[in-house]
Amino acid sequence: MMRTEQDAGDGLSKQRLRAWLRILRATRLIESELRDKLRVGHDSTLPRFDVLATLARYPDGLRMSEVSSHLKVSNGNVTGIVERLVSEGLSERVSVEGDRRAMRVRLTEAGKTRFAAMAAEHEAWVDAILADFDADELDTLISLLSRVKERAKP
Amino acid sequence: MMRTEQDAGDGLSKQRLRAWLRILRATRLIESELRDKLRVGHDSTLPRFDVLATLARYPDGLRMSEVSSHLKVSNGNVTGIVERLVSEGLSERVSVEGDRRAMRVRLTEAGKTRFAAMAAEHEAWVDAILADFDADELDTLISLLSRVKERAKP
DNA sequence: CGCGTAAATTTCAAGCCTAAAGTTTTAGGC
DNA sequence: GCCTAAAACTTTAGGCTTGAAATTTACGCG
Repeated sequence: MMRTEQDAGDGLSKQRLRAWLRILRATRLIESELRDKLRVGHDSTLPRFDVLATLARYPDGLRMSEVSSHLKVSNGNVTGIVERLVSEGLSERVSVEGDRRAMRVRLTEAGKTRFAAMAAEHEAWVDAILADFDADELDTLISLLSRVKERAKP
Repeated sequence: MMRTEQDAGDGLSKQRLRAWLRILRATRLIESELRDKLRVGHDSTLPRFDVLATLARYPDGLRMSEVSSHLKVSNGNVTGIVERLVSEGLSERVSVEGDRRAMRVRLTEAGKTRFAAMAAEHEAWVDAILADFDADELDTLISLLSRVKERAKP
């Protein structure tokens, strides 16, 4: 019986590669659209939005390191983004009682207001981009992608 | 009858948002691992690898603008990356006969050799990261994600 | 107490990335 | 043959991102 590409031992490996490239492409497309809309509609950026969204979920604020671990980005990165948010008046740093190394970041009132406006539109944009996916398909997608886990470093 | 979150009109919208966040998280995880391995094992980066991979598929080379449209990144971006690849001796620019505006980029022999080594490992890394997905699941993932399309700008 | 180590963050250098503006060359219309 | 518009790139300014080094503070242990 003939051995097709599909059932060949490394056909699966190639297919995993294709899957990864698809994931990557979907991300690029969606990010690019969201970035455009944030820039045009709110004079803002995706990284700033991501940080605002994280802070919005924690009214008491978060430590710098908590923000970076939530977003899976580096520490130094968050420093810069928060700096810009502070200079825009959207977030503020407060020192942590009892640990003078740490900083807690939280939204200002202006930040909450601004984020609320952005978030509503953001949800609508994503809704439109993924409009032709129904609930079942979304479930499938979510449960499959949830199985992509962080791997321990050797 | 009670209206649950799932069938509520905006439950679907929230679910699309969750799906997008999952896609994003999966991408970040995979990119982060691949970046690490490329840096440690080949002293290179993901963007460079992406460009090399694109060039590798076209023995005669590609125009700058073709590279950027393949990778869905901006024109100016490619200029910089190719510049570094050229300075590393992995790619070269040749002028296009009959159009003095255009440039064709292609791999050098060193570039081909270097890429071949990277590509084999890269495929193995991705294979390992997505190891617990079988062919059916990968098919599902690929076909779902393929439906995320570029949307016309207003 | 004093010392070494770990933790929280910032700083730094290098690279990636985009949008917008600028350069050079080509192509089409009159 | 010009003139204008478009095309192919590059340049630039600003921001994002990382990994590594530096700083400051906390903590455990002898």
